[in-house]
Amino acid sequence: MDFTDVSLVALRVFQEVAERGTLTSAAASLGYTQSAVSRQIASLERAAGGPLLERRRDGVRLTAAGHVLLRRAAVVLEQIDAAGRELAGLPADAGAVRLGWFASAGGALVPAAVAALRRTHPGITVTSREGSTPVLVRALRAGTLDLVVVASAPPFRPPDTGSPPLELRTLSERGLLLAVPATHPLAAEDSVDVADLRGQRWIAGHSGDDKLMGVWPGLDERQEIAHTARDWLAKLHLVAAGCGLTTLPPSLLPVVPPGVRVVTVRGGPSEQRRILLAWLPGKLTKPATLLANALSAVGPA
Amino acid sequence: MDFTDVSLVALRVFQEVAERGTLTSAAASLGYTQSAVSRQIASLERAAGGPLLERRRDGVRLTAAGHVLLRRAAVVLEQIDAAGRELAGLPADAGAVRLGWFASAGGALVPAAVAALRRTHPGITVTSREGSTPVLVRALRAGTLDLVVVASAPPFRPPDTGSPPLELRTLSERGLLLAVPATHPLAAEDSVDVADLRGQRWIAGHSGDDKLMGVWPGLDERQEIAHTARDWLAKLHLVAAGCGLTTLPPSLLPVVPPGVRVVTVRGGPSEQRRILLAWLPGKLTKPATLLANALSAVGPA
DNA sequence: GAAGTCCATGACGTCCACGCATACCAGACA
DNA sequence: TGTCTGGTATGCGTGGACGTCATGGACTTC
Repeated sequence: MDFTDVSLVALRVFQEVAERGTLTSAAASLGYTQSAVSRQIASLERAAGGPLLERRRDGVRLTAAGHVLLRRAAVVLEQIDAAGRELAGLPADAGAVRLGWFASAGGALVPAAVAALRRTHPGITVTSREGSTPVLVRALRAGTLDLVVVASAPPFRPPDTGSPPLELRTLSERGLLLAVPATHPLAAEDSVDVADLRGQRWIAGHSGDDKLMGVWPGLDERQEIAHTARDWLAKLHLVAAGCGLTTLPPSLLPVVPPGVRVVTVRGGPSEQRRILLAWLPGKLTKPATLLANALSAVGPA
Repeated sequence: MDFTDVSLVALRVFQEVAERGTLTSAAASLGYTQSAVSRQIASLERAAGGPLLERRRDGVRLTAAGHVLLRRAAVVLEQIDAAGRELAGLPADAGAVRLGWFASAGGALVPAAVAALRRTHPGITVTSREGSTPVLVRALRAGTLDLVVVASAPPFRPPDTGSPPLELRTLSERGLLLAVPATHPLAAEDSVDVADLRGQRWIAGHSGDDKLMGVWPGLDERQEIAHTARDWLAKLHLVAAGCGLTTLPPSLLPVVPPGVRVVTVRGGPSEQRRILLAWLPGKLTKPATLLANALSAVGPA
């Protein structure tokens, strides 16, 4: 089979696989069987004349050829969707941005920026989804998102090593904070010493690999994790209820509920956190630029 | 069926139909049955939610929706082809131009320009085909050609009324000429009077509608057509053999064979002929620009 | 009116892509 | 070492999509 008549569903499947990282989850997300996805990819690879995915233990990764195809496929599918909208009579929707953000940006940064943008440019419609950095970056490369907000910790490596390299803009860089119950002894001062953190009870997240997310970094491994919660609202109210401590990205400062005291930690290595804006070079539409500026404006606040 | 999973072959069929102007000839060109093409289009129209083609006596014409789709489809198919080349290891071929030209530009103008371009920019590969103005213009709009050379006669209407309007550049504007056998009485002078052309024997072309192509325009209908020939080489040698007269576009002056004398005609309405370069706005690649300049350089010669 | 153009459509056959079930492979863990 | 749990690949049967063939309808041309 020639490459000239691959099926569009195959391309869409491929895009989803590239974004998800496994055939199985792509299948689930598309409402297909894993077997169907496997076959689609196989047929695509036959058409392409070589492997597009590198099979690994925990899923798949794109080969060089895969990256090549993904870039083209994103354009193709975008054109098809645009054609569909246009033919349906909708006005080509040139004023849409698709934003991705990591969890703690959803508390204040993203809502504030979107609200500000709606005030200054009511014509722009922003859609967004939450996700982890790798998920968001893959979505960016797959052409499913236009702009993402991700976090970065020392040593501040770029969010991926793909090609072409992502365009980055630092929204803010501030020190990591500590959330303690207002009733806790450590809440007495504006600042606590890192030595005082040993032996505390912690509220951790469990977002993927980083099992110690929420525990102050650099402490030894034997910390007591009293609770785990993915949701910031839950975590903060667990803190307020005196159930333990947790780390707090500065971006959530404006939305800390009563009963929680936020302090800085002195001593120990630098625990700066950057919030980065990332996008694909050359793919920044006008609405996306405006949204990026709105995010920059509220970022340092 | 949703529009999101139309088949690429359907798009390719649609593109070919748009370019050919009839389902039947598109089918022939693609190696399909006319019925298959008819079904493909029907299914595309079902997916699009409305007619894409306006059925007329002599074929089909694009509706507004059809134009919308054609523009998108051209991008899609180009991306797919580019992906195919890239995956096959070919170097993305950024240095290619596809040129279209009307018959009499093939005698000297196109060969000279292509040769000049090859001298100055050996990296650019030009491919080209000959065709009538409507064929070339449709191919331009279908995304099959990047640049076309067409002729235009008074009152110099644009080559089509489509949207967006084509970008045009006039390569040259000169008066129509008359080719006469060197042995003919009219060959005595550099210039003959239009009144002397009555009652001559003519060598006409039969390219499509214009049955009188080759006969000096404005004469009454009752001219004797001694021979018809599509090919310029044949026409010119028929003239050299004394078989009759024919009109000659100035662009062929450099390649007139011995035995043929070229003269101007005085009296009668203006018979200027323009040679135009046309392309789709925004679609002029760098190699295409260079070819356009090369054509401009030899155009007035 | 006969012949030619065009496009549409009913009746079929073939093939492809799906789901299901299963096989396979590697790591985690008791 | 066996078993469980992620992953991906594949044999098999079925339904639908997409071809061809043949025919029909609308219209122009001779």
